Amino acid sequence: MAKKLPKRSEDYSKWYNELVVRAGLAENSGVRGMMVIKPYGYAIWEKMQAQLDKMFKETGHQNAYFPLLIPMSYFAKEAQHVEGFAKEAAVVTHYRLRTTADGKGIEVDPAAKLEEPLIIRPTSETIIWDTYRRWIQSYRDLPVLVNQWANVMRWEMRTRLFLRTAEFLWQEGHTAHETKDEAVREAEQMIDVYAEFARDYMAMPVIRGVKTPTERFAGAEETYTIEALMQDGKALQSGTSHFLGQNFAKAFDVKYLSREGKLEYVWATSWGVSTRLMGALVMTHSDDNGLVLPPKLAPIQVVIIPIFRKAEQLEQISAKAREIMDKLRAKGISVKYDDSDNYKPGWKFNEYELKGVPVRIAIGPRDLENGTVEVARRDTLEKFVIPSEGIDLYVENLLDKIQNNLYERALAYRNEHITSVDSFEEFKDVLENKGGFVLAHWDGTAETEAKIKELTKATIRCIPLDFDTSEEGKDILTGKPSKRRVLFAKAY
RNA sequence: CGGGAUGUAGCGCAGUCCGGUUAGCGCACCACGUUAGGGACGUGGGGGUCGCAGGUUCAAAUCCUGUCAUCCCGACCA
Repeated sequence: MAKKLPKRSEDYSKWYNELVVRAGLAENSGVRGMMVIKPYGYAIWEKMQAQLDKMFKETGHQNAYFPLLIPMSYFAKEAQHVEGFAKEAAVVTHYRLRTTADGKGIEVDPAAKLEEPLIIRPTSETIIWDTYRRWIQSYRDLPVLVNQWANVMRWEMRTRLFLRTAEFLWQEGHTAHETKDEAVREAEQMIDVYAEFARDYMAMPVIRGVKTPTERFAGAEETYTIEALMQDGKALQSGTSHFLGQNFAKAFDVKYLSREGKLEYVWATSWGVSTRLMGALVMTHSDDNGLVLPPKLAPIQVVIIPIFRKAEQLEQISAKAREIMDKLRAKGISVKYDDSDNYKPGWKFNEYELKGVPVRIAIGPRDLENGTVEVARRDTLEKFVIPSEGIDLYVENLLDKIQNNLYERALAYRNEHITSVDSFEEFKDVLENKGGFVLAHWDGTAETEAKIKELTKATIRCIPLDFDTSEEGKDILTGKPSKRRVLFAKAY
């Protein structure tokens, strides 16, 4: 008798943690805040990677790989950048161990101290710009449109599976351009790519916007973000794209000979999404029975479960199942047939629901007699008895329906949780009792932003780009004039 | 970095206060049998340096000292 998941409505964190572990996505490794991504979780990440990679290439980018370790001095070159990452840097200081005097253990060999410590990359801007200096001589070398898939490390004090781990997987795009306009367009293009990916593949609605100066990436002149809303009413920053101006070009002396024959600094962008998207996926769609995966990212889209008593029955059912599998696979649908006999059908039903498989087909003796199968959809938990004749078309169509339904459902929830408020009382009330995004007037100062954060734990997620929020108003805290509403929320 | 907990079988825990046969339970695992349309049951079985190192004692999972690690709550962050 396996235990049920905790109820989502009772303790969202506990539900999330247990779901991630039990569905086979990931677990804590027992080493600091390091996470093990398990095969099933990694399979989902690989599907995300494949689609994102395709979209990057369609927008003209190429992949490359840069070193894991970065000399400490590189970080010192861009002042804001150091400040942003210094507090969470893992540092390599030695390159050798030796056995202890008593011969029982090992210790760091003090003789093997590095002259300059190396930093395990928290992000790769510095080493990449140091490299780009050598790559870029003239306007003919531009633009440089490179992405890398990598791991990075940020020594976070407190971690949560996928949402904040000390080491995480991500992609980071780093581009160099001739003009400011071109770089800004690139940063905007990539946030659009992320928004499109979230909508069309993750079935996750997001709000595009720009960050306030305090929430900006360390070293950026503008940070574009996509903000998603989780089921517990908290926001999750799901992807960012930065216009870096000429900050890194100047710090790393990356100049090119322009069309006019003058030496100019290049304009830069960087953009990234991480395994945090896995957490976003879980917290957008899942329910008390477990994970709910959008068909486009599900490693297994359809599972077939035989129901049988005797071996002869299993043979007949398996023949039928194979026929259906062949038809589904011919349509590019990934199918698993689970004819294992160590678990009963009821156990399997629960197990594949926990894993979020979008469609389940059950075939039993009754179905063989009637020429039918039982089809269950994960998103609504509805079951239908369907003639097995046109099952491939039915399932193909159903997968699309589920994909759309998940998006529509998440969108409806998200839209219900955007609230406009005009007073601080109302602001606090919505944050505490309803949750979600709050559109409110802000006087534009960092002081007010900090004060509101201190009082309510809510931060300005972004100044939205997807809808017009400009109107005259008064700051909810200070009463000072404001020209537009901004988007607040408590965030992960 | 401040506060609080916990380390006992693969996982989850009891036992520790008040020291005493062979360290126990649930799940998982193995074998056999019965079962199978929403998390089956029976019988038998395997698996432990009680985090680590010292100390007290006739006797330590239990008491003492030290140490290491992990988790939770804060501040910080994709």
